[in-house]
Amino acid sequence: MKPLVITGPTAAGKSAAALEIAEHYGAVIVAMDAMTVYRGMDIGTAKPTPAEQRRVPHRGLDLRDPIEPFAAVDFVAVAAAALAEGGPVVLCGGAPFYLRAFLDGLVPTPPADATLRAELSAMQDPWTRLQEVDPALAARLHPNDRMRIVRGLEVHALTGTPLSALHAADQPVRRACEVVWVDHPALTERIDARVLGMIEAGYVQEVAGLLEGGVPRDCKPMGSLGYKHLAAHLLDGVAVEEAVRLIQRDSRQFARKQRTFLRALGFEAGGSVAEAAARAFG
RNA sequence: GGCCGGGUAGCUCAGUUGGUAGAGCAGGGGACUGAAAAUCCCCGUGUCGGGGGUUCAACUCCCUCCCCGGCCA
Repeated sequence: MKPLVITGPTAAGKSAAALEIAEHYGAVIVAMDAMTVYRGMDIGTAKPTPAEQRRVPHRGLDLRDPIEPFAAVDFVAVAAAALAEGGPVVLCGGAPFYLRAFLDGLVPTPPADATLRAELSAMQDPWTRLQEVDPALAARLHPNDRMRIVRGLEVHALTGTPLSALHAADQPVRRACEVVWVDHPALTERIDARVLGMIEAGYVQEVAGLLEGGVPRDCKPMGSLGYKHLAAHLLDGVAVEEAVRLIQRDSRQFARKQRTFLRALGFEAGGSVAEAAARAFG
């Protein structure tokens, strides 16, 4: 028995497919998503509803408060724990980076060090510094890609070894599993409609509640697509219509990036979820 | 009907003292090894409203027609 992965761009219909197949096989669904792990962020993350969670047991939901860190490794751990339960597992979500981490593993490196990061991020030209400590990594990173540059610097500072050397020593073996890329020809329309549906369902109120409850505007999930636009509406006077327009636009761009990443991982859209499930669960 | 503005990339517009055009946004492609709904890179040929004219050369000047605004009748 192999895990079944249902992935694809946002709003393609992954969750519905996962629910149906998981129910049929008595499987557990692991949310392969960077945002549904946050408590209180339900509508905007299209988190499975309580009713859906009653239908099929889920893993990886509501694990953190918005200010707490959660990274790809943590997702891999959640997935591993679900697999260890022994039953059929469906990984469902549109986070290709998480999928890659699950499939190929991550090179063991020290976790993020907030203080160090803040320090490194403040440098005027971190790329030049990276050239000194890890020229190989600097060579493949654009000088403007500060996040990765800072990560490289951080790993070097913490371990004394260049990140690129750790990567070079890594020989990933892809984990055996069935992957289905669910997509939809009219994705744009689906995205637009879904955003409108979220607004009707109380998206604005959800964000207002989080903000009033003390969730800082600059924490990671609050800076994500949708939440940041609604925060701008609530706090900066941006019109709702404009915020909605931006959420729809950014969702389209996000979907495009998801597809690009999935392609880079070697997958292609299409394929039958039912057949993949049959292969995975025998 | 008259006068004044406009009609240039999917959208908003810039522009060439005449040498066949370029920005933003949208859109597309790519990268991605503990922030990933994040971060970063790359991609702009279009009857310059139609038709005439002047010119070696017109998107640019002239005439005319059409369309969209505004003002006046």
